[in-house]
Amino acid sequence: MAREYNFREIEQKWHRLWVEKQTYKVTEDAGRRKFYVLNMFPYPSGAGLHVGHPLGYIASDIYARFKRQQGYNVLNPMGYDSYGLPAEQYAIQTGQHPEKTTFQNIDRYREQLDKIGFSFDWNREVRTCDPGYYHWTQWAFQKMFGSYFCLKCQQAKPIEQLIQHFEQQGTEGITVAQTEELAFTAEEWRAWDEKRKSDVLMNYRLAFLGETMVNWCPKLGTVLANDEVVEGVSVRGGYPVEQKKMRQWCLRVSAYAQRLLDGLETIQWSESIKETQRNWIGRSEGTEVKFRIASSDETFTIFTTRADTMFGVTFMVLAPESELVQQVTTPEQRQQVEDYLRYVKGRTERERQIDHRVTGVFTGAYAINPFTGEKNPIWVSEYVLSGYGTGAIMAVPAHDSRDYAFARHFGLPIVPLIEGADVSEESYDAKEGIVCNSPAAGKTPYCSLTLNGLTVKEAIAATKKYVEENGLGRVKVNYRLRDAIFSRQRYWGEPFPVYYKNGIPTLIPESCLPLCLPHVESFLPTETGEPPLGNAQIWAWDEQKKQVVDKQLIDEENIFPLDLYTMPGFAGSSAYYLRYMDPHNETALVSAEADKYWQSVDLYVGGSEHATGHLIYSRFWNKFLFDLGISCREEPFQKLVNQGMIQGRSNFVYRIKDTNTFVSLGLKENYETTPIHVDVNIVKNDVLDLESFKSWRPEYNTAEFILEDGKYICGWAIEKMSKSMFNVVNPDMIVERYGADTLRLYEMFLGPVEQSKPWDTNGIDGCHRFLKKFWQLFWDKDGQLQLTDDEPSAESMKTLHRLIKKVTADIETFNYNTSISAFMVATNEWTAQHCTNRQVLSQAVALISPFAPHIAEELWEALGHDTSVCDAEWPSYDEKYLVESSVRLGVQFNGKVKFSMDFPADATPEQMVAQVLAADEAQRFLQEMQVVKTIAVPKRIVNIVVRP
RNA sequence: GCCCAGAUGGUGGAAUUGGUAGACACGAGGGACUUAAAAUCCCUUGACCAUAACGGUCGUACGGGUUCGAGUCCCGUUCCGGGCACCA
Repeated sequence: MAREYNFREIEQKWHRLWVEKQTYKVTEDAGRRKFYVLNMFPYPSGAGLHVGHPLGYIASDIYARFKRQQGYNVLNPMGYDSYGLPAEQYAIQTGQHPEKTTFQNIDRYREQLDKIGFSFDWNREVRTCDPGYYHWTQWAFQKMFGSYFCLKCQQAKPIEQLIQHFEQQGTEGITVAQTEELAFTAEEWRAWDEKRKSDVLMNYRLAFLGETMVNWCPKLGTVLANDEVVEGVSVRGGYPVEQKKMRQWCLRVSAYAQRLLDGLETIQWSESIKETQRNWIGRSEGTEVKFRIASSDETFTIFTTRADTMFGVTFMVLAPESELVQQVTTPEQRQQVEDYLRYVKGRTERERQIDHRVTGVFTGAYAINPFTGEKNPIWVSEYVLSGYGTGAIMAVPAHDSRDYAFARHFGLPIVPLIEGADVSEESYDAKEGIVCNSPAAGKTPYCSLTLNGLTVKEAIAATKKYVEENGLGRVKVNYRLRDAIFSRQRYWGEPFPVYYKNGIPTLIPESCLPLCLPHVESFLPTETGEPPLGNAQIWAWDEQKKQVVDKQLIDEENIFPLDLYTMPGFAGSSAYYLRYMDPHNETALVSAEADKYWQSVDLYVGGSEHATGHLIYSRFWNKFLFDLGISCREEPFQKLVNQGMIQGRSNFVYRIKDTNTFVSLGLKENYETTPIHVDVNIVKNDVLDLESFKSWRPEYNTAEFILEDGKYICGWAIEKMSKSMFNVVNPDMIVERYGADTLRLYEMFLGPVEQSKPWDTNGIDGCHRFLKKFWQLFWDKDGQLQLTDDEPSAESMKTLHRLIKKVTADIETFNYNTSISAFMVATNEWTAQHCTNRQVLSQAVALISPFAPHIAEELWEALGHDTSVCDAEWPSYDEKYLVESSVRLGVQFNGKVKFSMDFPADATPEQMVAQVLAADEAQRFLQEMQVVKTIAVPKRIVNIVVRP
């Protein structure tokens, strides 16, 4: 009896042995080089895994196993991002408590993951909802609360240092990240009470309470961060989001804008994702210029990147939310302005984004252009945003399309400043050309500057210099990156380790962390924003006893209310890679030793949808911990690979209108039909299984079919993989039918890891067949190992070394699909060569081990090894097996291949050309031709250019 | 509007980075084995023309260019995907 490839038996056996032998347990080992591979950990959603989810895990597992075989000490951990909206929404939808659903879902995920044969070290598993884990999320928050950011040294510092500065000098001489620019003296500071001081410090802390406009989502009952809102609706659920002013915890991410930008130059991420982050950070170099309000001593500041256009300003515009609006509006215009502000307030964020209508109102006030002395009317318009720059602009309609539209609409003057710019139809926005129309030097008493004849770039530089030298303003860099709103009016998240002592937010002592999430029966969010934690009875802080107590005691001495908000999903996922280094440490997030050994993630694999969320927050968080001296590397993820999405391939049947008859794809044009999604699992190669279809749903019991060639052919389309399209393929089902090794191989064979591609189960047979063929290399007809120890044949060695070279190079570049093709070719060659050589086939097993670990273990054991194949040394190749004794070259005349010739492998181009020209076939061509030129490319081609 | 990435058979995708386009796999067609099915194996499979056999022409979204030679490099166009977007 031939020995069959019994994948079920093999895979079960090795899953058991890997657990028993702790094969994938990792410990720090100073004697070995480390390598840290990480996947973005999953949200354990209720739907379980479909075949798209493990794609990245398989890719990184292959890399991890490869590195391990190369002798690295590889950290390849896994865990669960189990706090936050997705987990909670699932709980709400199923009407169960998130505590319950989260753990159920985690178990289900684990069960599915275990079937695929990953080399995860589960001893290091982390869960963000575990108090032992969120201890350190809360701890980091407290550290941020206790820090400010020094802009001069570009570093976070303890807030005590800033307080000391205030005590001595007030705000004099500080250059720090802050919400708004405050100015006070040491005397003023010292005179303030604790509450006032606390409020002022919020202007500087890296984690602070801020009264800001937030994205409020009534349906989700919580505020959302900017990256959680797209086009005015929530990313989760697609519910409307409105702007609301609320007092919220925020993280001063913007302080790190420049470092976040600079760091991108030091890491190996795809250009597109770096570009996305650059856009999101939105650095913009410009100038702030002060304008005086006419007949007043008040001034206000605008921000512009086009300082060269100072002479083209014809009006000013304020954002409707700007406090200046109230200050400058004249009594005559007040009514109109009030009406306008009411109109703006009534517009939702979504309306504002979609509908860019030109609206605005004159305030009645004028601003004096410091360069010309001209009086420019001050308008209010919704096209100026309050949250960017200073919330006020100078309008240069000739060179800004938005100002142009506004000027046209309200009949304001347009003054062009660039030679040859025609602004009769549209503005000239390009930052190029020669500046004109600025007054000659000394022409106005206001300004000695002339820009005429300069390029735009030169003019900007000259104006900046002038502004600074004359105290008219300053050079300023603005960033679009906003501070992150850090609180959620939700239940399922980390509580803030903060209580309110006489209204002053106060940290609970570090030694009392973690502050555990209390159980509440009613965890549902409310549309009004009442936090569910308000339902917790035992939720007050006893300062004396240092513990959580019943909130009814709040009026007593030393007992204060605790914060009722929870942290957002990204809190727990921002530093989890550090925790994996030292997951059981109870005294620190990560010990200095563990951090020093593992450093940072060498290879991070995950979806590009986190570009402006997790991947920004994590970098911010790590930079902060770096400033604290906790993390030894400034960037957390050195190389990032973004796996593509696996799309679904849906199938359709075509029902003839008003009947229960279905017509095959090729004949559907003859009828009026409705396409209906049909479960892809009852379709094979687009042929419908009629019996399964009838029993799929009761209404199809009596279905009738119009077939072509006796078959029902379904239509198909590539769509998102989702339950509603019946195109979800479950990995468990594939593992059951073909085995985990086949699944792993096929997921990689589908195409490049970084590319999105549709899943089509039909192709999987090819990979399964390959594994069977590979298996059969080892066994004879009687099921005995058929290996020989003789000298391997030259051709089998050539096959082997070509394979080693190809696979080694491919793994490094994540081209797993071509590696697998190479395996298929090599296996066919060995079969044809009747290769049974132990030396050759042992190395083949070592090579295939990262891709198909179960079959590799089984064969490795059969070969007589008593160690796991995952510690088998990665084979190296020797070029000597790859050299060809002769080279067959195509010979071209005028670029067309005419014949081919064999040359010795070491022939020089000159020798080849000489030999070709001497050949009979060449002679025939050349009789009536003249050789113009000959080109020989070694090992490729000889080309001879001729003419009659 | 700006920025990034891409377009190759019926399908997923290869192509040594400027050197015989279509590797490998699926699907399809034909054949072998079998009572039959499954499994396995062999042949054909970019398009068109042609043949007993050979052979030829076209072909990597489209139009130009550089080159002895272009899927690959340059310029322009179209289409698809992604990011940013009244950001001054």
